[in-house]
Amino acid sequence: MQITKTLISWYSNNKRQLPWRNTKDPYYIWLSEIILQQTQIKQGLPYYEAFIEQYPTVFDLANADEEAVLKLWQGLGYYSRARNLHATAKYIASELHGVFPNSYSGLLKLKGVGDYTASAIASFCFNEVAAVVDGNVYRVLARFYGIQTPINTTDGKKMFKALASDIIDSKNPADFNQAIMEFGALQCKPNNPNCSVCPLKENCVAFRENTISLLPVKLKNNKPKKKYFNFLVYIINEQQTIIEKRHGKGIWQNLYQFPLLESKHSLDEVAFLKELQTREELVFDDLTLFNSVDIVHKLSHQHLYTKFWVIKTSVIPKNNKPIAISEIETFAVPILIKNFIDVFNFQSEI
DNA sequence: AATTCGGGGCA
DNA sequence: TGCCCAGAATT
Repeated sequence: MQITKTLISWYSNNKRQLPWRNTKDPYYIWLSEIILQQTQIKQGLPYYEAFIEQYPTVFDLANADEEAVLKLWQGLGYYSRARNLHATAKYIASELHGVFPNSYSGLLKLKGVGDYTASAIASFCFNEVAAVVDGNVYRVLARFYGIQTPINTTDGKKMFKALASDIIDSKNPADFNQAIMEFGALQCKPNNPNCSVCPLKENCVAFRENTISLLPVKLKNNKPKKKYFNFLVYIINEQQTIIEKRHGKGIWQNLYQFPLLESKHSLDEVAFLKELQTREELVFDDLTLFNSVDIVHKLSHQHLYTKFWVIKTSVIPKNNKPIAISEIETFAVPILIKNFIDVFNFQSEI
């Protein structure tokens, strides 16, 4: 297949030097692939460096506390990746004596490892002929073959997986998989791909039909829902505060936050106090709204309109265990909370 | 088959 | 704003 050879040739001349390209150790490849799920290399790279520094082997990761893993993951998002990463490390260390499965089907059984990641590890580490299909691959194939089937449908996923499996270099699956993804990231980019110097333009359907900007086709997702968060930032006796661990379903599972009062709309001070009193009997000395304008934290499926209420008191709220304010940065928190802590200077307030 | 999970970067 | 990113798990 011409596209196969062209991609591999292009890759040999254009590939970036990345740390996980200097190893075939499944631990490092797995770690990099989990970090890079739905994450650009520029964003994930410092986290990869931090993880291999902190946890050089799968046993080190397995022996860590989940809290420490989440703390190191803080800011990267999709925190189920971190929880599954840790759970899988423990499984590999204790049940498999530190040895990763060496096949696509074996890897696929691991928590947090789906079709893409199993294919990536199997090909990169064990030369298994398993085609990766990530966002880059969808784009390159949709354009080159002029495919209009939406990529986020069952039919689309099957079609692109079959197509990638069809053109993969069975003699060199590792380089081919790297090549088609790197080509999508650097050459066949989402915006302003440089088609004028593209080695595939002679046979690219989208280039010939001038539909590059229309491909790949993707069904639109729903608009994010608005939520209204009121965080209770206690300052107890000028030295302690309250944080709580998020349990159950939903975002930020197992991360910490200030006690949260969610409302149906943005609250002024009167309305906030009313809501607060229905929630608990509270004695406080001073109440201050940190941000008069809602901080809007935008996630894929929800927009969080957020207020931070600073409550100075000498009474510990019921059913809460205070922590020292000086210890607050040791906990894993959502970036929304971290940004507040960084800007809000506790020391100047007490 | 749809929805839910984060956060950053870009036009 | 809306879309994208080396996707996976849950509903």
